[in-house]
Amino acid sequence: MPTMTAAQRRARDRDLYNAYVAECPSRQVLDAISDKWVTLVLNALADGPLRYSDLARRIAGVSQKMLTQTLRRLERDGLLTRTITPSVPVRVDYQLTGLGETILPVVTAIKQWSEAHIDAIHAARDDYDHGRSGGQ
Amino acid sequence: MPTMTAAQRRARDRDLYNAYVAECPSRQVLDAISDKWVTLVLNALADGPLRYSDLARRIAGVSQKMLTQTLRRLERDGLLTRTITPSVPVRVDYQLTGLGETILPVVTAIKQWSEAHIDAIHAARDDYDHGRSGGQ
DNA sequence: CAGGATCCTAGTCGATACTG
DNA sequence: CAGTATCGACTAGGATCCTG
Repeated sequence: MPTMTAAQRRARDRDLYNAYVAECPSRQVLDAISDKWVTLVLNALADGPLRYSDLARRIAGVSQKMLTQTLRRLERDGLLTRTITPSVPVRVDYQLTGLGETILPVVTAIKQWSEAHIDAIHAARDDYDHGRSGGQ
Repeated sequence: MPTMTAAQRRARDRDLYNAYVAECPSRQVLDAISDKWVTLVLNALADGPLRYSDLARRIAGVSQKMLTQTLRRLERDGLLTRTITPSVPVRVDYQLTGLGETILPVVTAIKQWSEAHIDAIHAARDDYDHGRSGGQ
């Protein structure tokens, strides 16, 4: 017996919807690569394998928490490998897998679209911001 | 004399870096389309223009706050247009612009890569999760 | 050198209530 | 119908300290 009306209905709809969305491969991948640091790490490793500290230096502003977290996620997704060399000071190398390399074109596609249309976006924003009428 | 050493140095480095990153077109676009609702709105409007309430119904689980926020952002970026018809109950139509339509292939590219490799990712995750040796 | 554990802040998102 | 405004829950992310 439903005390619920619109509110709970929407809540349930949302749950169902989220479940559906969570299944969607595009969403999952989008979640994966949309991360701020993921693309940066991917690009950094595009040139070849790097050590942890090299990555940290290369990406500069990243906290080690985020770097480690990002690397772990990418490793988990099979996009890169983590190789530990138990030398005196431990050495860890990260490198893209074959799968990891196949995603580079996608990132490139995004980059190309971006570079092609970013000015249009900026223009649109500019136009939108100090908007219409007679403002200056 | 500066009390700061490594800490503040890194903070400044990060600021500089963030400023640089903020300039990057790819980053900006990635930020724009990586949003949970953006792709959904984009896809919903791919079929043609829709009214606000239609969008709300179509996307189902979205709160009107998020929907409005997403629509405003996309309008600001020039990806869609907002047309107000001052009828008795106000009517507002949203529709993709030419620019908005050009980004659909990019989303499609992501979707295709996703569908092609999502099983590999799942396998990698599965492999990574109950991980190593012979454990299960 | 590489990273785990903690604490804490700032931005995100949803629910609710109200407006034109 | 199509929003705006506000509040509170949640969480991502950064700083710091500590370990193997």
